[in-house]
Amino acid sequence: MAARYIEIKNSIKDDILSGRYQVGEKLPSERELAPVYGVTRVTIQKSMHMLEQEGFIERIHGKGMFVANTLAENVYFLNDGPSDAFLGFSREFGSKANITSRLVSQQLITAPEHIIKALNLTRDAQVHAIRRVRLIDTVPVLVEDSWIVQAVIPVIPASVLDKGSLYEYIERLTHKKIKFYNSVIEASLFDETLASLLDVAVNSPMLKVTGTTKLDDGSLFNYSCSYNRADKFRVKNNWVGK
Amino acid sequence: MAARYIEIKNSIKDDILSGRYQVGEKLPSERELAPVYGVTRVTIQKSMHMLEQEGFIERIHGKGMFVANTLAENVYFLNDGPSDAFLGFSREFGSKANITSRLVSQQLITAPEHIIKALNLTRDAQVHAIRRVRLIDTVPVLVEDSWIVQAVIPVIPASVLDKGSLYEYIERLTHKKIKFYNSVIEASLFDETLASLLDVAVNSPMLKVTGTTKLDDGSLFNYSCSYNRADKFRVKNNWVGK
DNA sequence: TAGTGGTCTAGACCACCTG
DNA sequence: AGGTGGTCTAGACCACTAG
Repeated sequence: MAARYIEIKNSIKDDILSGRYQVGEKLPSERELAPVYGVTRVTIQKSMHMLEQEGFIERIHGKGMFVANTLAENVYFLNDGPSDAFLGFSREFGSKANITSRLVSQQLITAPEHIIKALNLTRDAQVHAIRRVRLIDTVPVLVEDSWIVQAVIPVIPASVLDKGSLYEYIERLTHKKIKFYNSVIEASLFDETLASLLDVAVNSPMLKVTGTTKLDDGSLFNYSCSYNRADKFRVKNNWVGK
Repeated sequence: MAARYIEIKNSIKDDILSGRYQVGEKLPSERELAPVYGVTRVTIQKSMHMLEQEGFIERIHGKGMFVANTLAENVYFLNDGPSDAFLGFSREFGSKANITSRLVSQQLITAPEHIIKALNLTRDAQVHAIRRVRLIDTVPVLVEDSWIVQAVIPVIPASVLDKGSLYEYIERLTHKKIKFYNSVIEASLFDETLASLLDVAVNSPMLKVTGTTKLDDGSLFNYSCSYNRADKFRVKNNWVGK
């Protein structure tokens, strides 16, 4: 049972995506929307601020709220999609494109130095080291490396890695929500290994996203690094001034 | 006069940056902080949610709020810094490094097709086309192209472009706040022209940020594109799950 | 002046975590 | 059980925009 303001946000987002509100159209005011949904203005405001941050509407003080003109191109936005956060590839794009995975390698290893540091592990901690290729409509678009702490997730079936969502598996297994994807975005180039996995030229541009994931009890359990084809992926920003 | 929750956010951020709160330390609870600042819990919550999104603290339901371990490296974060938004280079980094600018070119031209489209201009609109190189401690790190609508900003003194902050000039001139920097991040490669301006190798990796800027009355007035050395810049993300 | 979003209060109940 | 953050109410005043 999601919070009311999430439900309202999604309801209005659907109204926008389905065209019931046209681009540029003025939305009803907060004071009009509140009684429609049976909540107070503060709750409506929380919904609308989220919609603004997600880029669907624009709020202008003294004028009102307006449907933003959302750009539609032939690229994918890493932080777009139906969910409320950036929590993994399958979950983001599963609904709008035909996503498949190919498991490249899976090993249980002693955590390497940079993983120990990133996840605050002890020196002999064991981690699942996983490399997968993700494809959209049979076209390989990114490589994702994951290092998952074995103490938290004992086993990971290959079937999950080969087509399912790793994050959904983990949430089902632990009965906890995945909470953080505190990540860093940078640009780099594809080396020989990665380029061959994606069938692109060596030294072609890459959008690299690294980050850690926690369960909602605060336990760090995953460090991941995704190597995305720069011609396929962008990141949308909605840093709102003020 | 900033809003109270902004003041409180900055006050606590200062406490973190100055080390009065140690990394990992538990912060006072919302119910403790509220009377300290003479506000209600809702106001404290707004401050703390901002601090969370900016990556300074972590909130854990039922446990408390904790100072996040902020990574310090030899790179700059495009969305780091003291301000509340990503509103231009000078403003972000001016306080922590020696920033200079070099004006490469400035012309008043008829808006090219992609600018007309991005800014919803009429076909014969005039724009200032500006290219600047930015340097940190005399090292060139990025090229920024700006297209600014002449109807909104009639003249732009070369002195502003050569060392001042263009955005501050515009806010002073218009007596309005700059409101949106709705941007898109992608990876690309430096071509000959840009590489020579930054003294890097052709085809070295680039973090490209494009976006538009509005005044707070909603008027689009600027399209900009910055070409950032990938070895110098990252973008921090704080997509918080839930 | 009327309507809009922006901020804030005082209080309530819920969900979660720890002892 | 007691403390924490998460959500929500009902109402107020302010700042901004428009006719």
